[in-house]
Amino acid sequence: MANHLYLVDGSGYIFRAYHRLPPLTNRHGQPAGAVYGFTTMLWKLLDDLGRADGPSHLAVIFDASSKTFRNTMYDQYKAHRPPPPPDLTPQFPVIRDAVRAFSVPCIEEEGLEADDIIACYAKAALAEGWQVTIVSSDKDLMQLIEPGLDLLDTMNNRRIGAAEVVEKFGVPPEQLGDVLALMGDSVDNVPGVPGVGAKTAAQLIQEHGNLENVLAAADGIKKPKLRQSLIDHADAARMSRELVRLVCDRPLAQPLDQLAMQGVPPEPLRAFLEDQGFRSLLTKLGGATADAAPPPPRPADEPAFVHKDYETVTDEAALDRWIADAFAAGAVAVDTETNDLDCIRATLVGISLATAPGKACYIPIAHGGDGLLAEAPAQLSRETVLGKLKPLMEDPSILKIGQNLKYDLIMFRRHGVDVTPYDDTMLLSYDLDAGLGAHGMDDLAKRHLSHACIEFKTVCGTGKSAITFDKVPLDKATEYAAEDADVTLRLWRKLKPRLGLEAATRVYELVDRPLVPVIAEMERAGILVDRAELARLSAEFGQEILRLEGEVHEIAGTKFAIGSPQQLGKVLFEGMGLKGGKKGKSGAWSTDVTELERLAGEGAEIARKVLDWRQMTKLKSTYTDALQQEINPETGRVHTSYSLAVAQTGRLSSNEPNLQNIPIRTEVGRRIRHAFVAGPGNVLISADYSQIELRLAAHMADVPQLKQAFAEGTDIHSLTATELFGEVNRDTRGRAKTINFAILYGISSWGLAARLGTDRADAQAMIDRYFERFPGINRYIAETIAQVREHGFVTTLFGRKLHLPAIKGKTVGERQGAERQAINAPIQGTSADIIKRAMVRMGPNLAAAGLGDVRMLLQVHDELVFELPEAQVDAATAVIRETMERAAEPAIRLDVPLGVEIGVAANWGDAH
DNA sequence: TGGTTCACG
DNA sequence: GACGTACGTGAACCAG
Repeated sequence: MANHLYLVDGSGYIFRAYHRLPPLTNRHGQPAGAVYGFTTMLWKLLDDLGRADGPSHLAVIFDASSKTFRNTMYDQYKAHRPPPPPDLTPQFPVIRDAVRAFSVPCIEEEGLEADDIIACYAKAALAEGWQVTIVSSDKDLMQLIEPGLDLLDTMNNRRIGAAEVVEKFGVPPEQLGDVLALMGDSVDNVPGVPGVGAKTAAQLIQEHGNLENVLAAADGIKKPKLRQSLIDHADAARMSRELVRLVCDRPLAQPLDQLAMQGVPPEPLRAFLEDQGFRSLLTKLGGATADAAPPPPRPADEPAFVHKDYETVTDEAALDRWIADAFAAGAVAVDTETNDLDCIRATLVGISLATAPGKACYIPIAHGGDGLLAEAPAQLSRETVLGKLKPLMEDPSILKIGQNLKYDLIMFRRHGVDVTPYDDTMLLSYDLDAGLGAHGMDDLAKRHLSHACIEFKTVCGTGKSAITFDKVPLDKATEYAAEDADVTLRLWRKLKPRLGLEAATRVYELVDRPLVPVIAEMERAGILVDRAELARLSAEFGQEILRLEGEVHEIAGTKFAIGSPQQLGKVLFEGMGLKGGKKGKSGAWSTDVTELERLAGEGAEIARKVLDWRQMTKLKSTYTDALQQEINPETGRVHTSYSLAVAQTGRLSSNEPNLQNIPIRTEVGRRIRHAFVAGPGNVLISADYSQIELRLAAHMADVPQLKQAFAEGTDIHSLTATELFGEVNRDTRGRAKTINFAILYGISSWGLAARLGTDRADAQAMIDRYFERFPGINRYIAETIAQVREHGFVTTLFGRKLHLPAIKGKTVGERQGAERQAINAPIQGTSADIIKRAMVRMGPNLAAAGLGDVRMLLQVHDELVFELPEAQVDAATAVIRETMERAAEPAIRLDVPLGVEIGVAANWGDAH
């Protein structure tokens, strides 16, 4: 096998590691985010040792100093580069230590840039007939690409060869230097030719072959501006050509042979990791103390899925054997089967375990006959099974692995079993791959194991003929249930090792994983709803709907289904001849609020009545009727279910019923909130973050005026109105508010115009003015879009990732949509991270204050709702406020305070 | 099942 | 100069 030399552009990588990780500190309190990022990157590369295209030789190259021969050539070279951030500088020497800790050569040379050193080693290796891979995405280094040499961009694991260069720059690598010379580089202050960008440069070089030919042919160029620029700046272009040319003929400081890799000895790596306190990496190294579980081995030849191997456990000896297996393995995948998706109402039917790939069992507990012919099969009792499993589930040295473990946690908790410690494959996937697909078990099995799980419906059927799981015969039940545990275990082995390498550990360990039992308890608690009050509202709304229906039919002169947008459109725009606006995809008239509001404004009485009718039917069917159905007969309360891995940005979502969209904006709707009440002797506390997303935008985009306004507590929309319009009144403040929100969502002049009711030019002028007054916002947007284009994902302040593959989509619309998501996701996602951190700390903080009776019931994105004995209101309010206001600390120090508004009342409506 | 509408942050 | 037109959700209802 030919030698394969990997040359890592250390300097380039330091900056990427620095920018993609939050400002972590090591156990000495020194900044270490870049060190950590760098270490994980190197680890990942070394993991590929021994693979066919993995490294046989490897070195990391750094810049020695900022002065090189290029400064002698041109004193302005890199002159405008800002100094590195102050918390990065002290990490430079530590990163060199990290490289040495891996027993990997670390090369730098006075007077040469890392790029030049890389070029020298690359050429020397190619001359020996070696393969070369340069780990970097620096465009200057792309000049070196030739057969046998490629670039590797580890951020997206993309290899860059000649084809990719042609795709990106329009010319092959050997002509890239000429293109770069014409373009110039504002970051390095390479002048280039003014007015010539990537497109023009590529075109010129394609046409004339090289820079000298372009300059020679300048006189004959048609476009007058371009011609003159080329003539005027010919010398600058020639100098730029020399600046971008890489030096590749210097003698090597270390002969190539010395770069050979022979694996990584555990020392001194362990000492380094321990010194830095990188616990997850220590765990990976093996034999560490941080985690209970052994590090998952690299999946080698895992057995294929063979269902007949799964065991049905129906006697105590077999169960004991499986439990012993789990103790020996140190980690066990667990899945519970029930007769209902609602885990508050459900009965436990069976439990499956997996201790190794392909090695899984199903323990039936409550399988009955089919209700007709078959008798209940012989099986262990629930008490026996749970009694034997409890020590395993609660053993601190055995890791329990689940897929959507929240469900199983609630099932076990209801039977007096606490599951700990645990991992959740759904959350692992969510924190690694958000934006790349769904995180359900079937999705994950397809994506990672190329395996199609047995579908639930093939076991239990669908629709009216569906049966519950306790009616499924044991052989079929075992195949299905044991497979779930098997798949879960295999997924964990794939996903868990990626956590540290892809910088997802912090979000997973500090935010999402510890949140699971917190949410489980909230769901179990539920909230009390006044059924009689809802029934009264239903009756009242029903009357109102009938009245409005009659009036609408009368005005229209015909009876029709008001709820059918199609019929309504025909009646309004064809029957009554009103002026219709837009049509939807299906060619039907649009009858949405904006259209009906427009008609009402033009004096169409029927439009107002249809709007009222819509509001009433919405409130009745979605809320007052439906909520009564959702009251659990056992507890008398409503138990929503929170999805932890659905929202792209890191938010929770609530379903069955959705308690995150209970009306509040209109007075009628608000009455529904009054039906959410505290139990006897208790009150509800509602605590919500005030303007959290705007505060985060002020911090992340670094806008001095906004930060000051939040610090001083001045009204933020008035401040914006002053900046934009020079005066504050109801009109300007309202417009400023709209613009402030538009910014958070990724603005377009068209959209803003539609919302402000002005024309596009007017809206554009306002946007320009906003950017002029708050240049930080403009910069944030530009940097965010650049980041997502380069790396394919964006991150929150806490490092949560959202992948946006649509940024490379086919249509402009698709790409712009991804840009807007990219602008919004870091802000919305950071807000989600913050409230999740508050929720994780809330229980311990309340308990420490002796407030164990305070129960957290609901989360509505920026609001938490609690129920507590009235006597504890003052003490609880203080703890809740403190916990929420300090939730970002110590990981992130925000430049703005987080404001929390708190209300107390007997019902949710009045607690605001 | 997809489209439309509308409740929330 | 064309593109499509504010971010993130869940639920009800209609129509095919």
